Amino acid sequence: MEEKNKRQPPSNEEFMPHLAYDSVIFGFNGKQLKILVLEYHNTDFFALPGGFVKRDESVDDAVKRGLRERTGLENIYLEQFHTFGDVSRPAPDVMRTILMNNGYEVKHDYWMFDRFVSIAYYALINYEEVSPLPDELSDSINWYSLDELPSLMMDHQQIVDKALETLRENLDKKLVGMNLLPQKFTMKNLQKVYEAVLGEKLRRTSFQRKMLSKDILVRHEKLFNGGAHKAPYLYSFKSKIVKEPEKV
Amino acid sequence: MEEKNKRQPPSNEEFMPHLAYDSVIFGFNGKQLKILVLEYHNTDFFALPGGFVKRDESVDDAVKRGLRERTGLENIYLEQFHTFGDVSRPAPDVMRTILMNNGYEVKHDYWMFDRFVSIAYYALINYEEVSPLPDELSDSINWYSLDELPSLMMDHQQIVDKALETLRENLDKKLVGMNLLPQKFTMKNLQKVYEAVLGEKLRRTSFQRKMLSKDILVRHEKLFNGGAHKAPYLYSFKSKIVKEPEKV
DNA sequence: TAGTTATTGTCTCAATTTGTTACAATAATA
DNA sequence: TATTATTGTAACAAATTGAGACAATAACTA
Repeated sequence: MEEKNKRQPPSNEEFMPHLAYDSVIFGFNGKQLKILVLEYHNTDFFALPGGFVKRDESVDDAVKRGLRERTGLENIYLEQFHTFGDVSRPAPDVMRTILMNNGYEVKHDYWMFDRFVSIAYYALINYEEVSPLPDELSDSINWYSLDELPSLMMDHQQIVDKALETLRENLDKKLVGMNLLPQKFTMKNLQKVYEAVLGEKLRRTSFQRKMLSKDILVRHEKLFNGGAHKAPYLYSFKSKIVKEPEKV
Repeated sequence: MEEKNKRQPPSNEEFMPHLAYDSVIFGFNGKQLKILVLEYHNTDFFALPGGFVKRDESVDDAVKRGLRERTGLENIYLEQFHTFGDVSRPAPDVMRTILMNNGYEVKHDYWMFDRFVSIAYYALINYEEVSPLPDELSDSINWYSLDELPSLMMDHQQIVDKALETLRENLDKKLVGMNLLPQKFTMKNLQKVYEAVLGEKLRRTSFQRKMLSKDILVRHEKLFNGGAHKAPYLYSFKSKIVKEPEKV
């Protein structure tokens, strides 16, 4: 490639050393659960959107900042699920390749080559409302189905696995559907979310009865979607009573 | 007090800056759930057992090391449950008091006065097998019932609350009883553990039926404990099939 | 306009799980 | 041998969940 201007990378005066976050951003396209994966410039490295924590910023806020920059969304449902602290995590060679291929001039002992502990969060966003933006270091940021993920760098596949595991455990108690669907949705839409998260088919009648008995849904007008059949009702979540743990 | 020799505190070359752990160590005395709380020398500061992570050590291993030093136990059930990363966490004045009252000579910019993110774990240990040892900085380390905790420093009460919340959620799926009881126990012992964790009374017959139907217990000989009544069976967990997530 | 089709909402009954009560078995003691 | 407290399990009721049936109904077709 041609010579680029050598740029100065971020100084570690702004950020906490050894501390990073990674985010598993879930979206739902109506059929499948997907996550956002980015690809670094001029490398074959696929990674989760992550970043560093500023010295005067809480970890939660750092993650929110990263999500805002990449999705444009302000109010994102966020859940911290695990912190990855193995000594085998650091991959200075990977980091060096990424920075060098982005035209940065980095010293041998640059802070990003140190060991990092990563605090991992998952986010739930409305797939339709967002057009993800690649950051400065990335070529692209795209939705991938969980069963068609590219090979992810470092321990990011492990992070995805743990995120999905936690999402499944939280499915009933955290009203996951609310954050993956548009405000109004049919019972079938909601069932598809459950099926995508759990990875299994559910029985229609039992699911409907269970959801209606929970007293969390409000029924609205019918949706005439052009199908040659009875029109389904639209529902929304009886929100605002709900616990919203990690909103901006 | 009399003058002490000024000692040199640990250097930050050994440890990762800004990174700490705290542990909520649960034990069960047959009636109540208790946790270990330590008191620093010459202060009124009560705190959870915590520590720092060495540069060549995983976070898990750092926690295990701290537990080994304080309890003498090697194989401790450990579960990471949350990372606390608020900017309001750091309390340099508290840290300074602790170190100064321990006779350490510390500079104004000593690393322990920086901001710390704390990775929190809970541990389950067999109350009877352990005689906790205070560490170098502490006067004492003692068992406290959850409803009789002293006022804890910094955000440690919040950490305890979250630990208990997570323990409750994990009660059924992680075989908590196994790690809080001696190897052999009666059904009543097990029920007491459940009641202590959940903070509510359970119905004897339903509990017994539920536990026996799970296929996780092995029945042994009867326990003749001198009571003027039918002797209960002893049980142990059908272990080794069980997922053991965080053993040393 | 009446019949066709696919889907929806709800009902019913069966199967399973859980709540509750009852009761016989049994160690130690009087 | 009777008494007492507790244990293990059975029995029945209540609640929840599984599975199938069926009427209602949009849009389309004849």
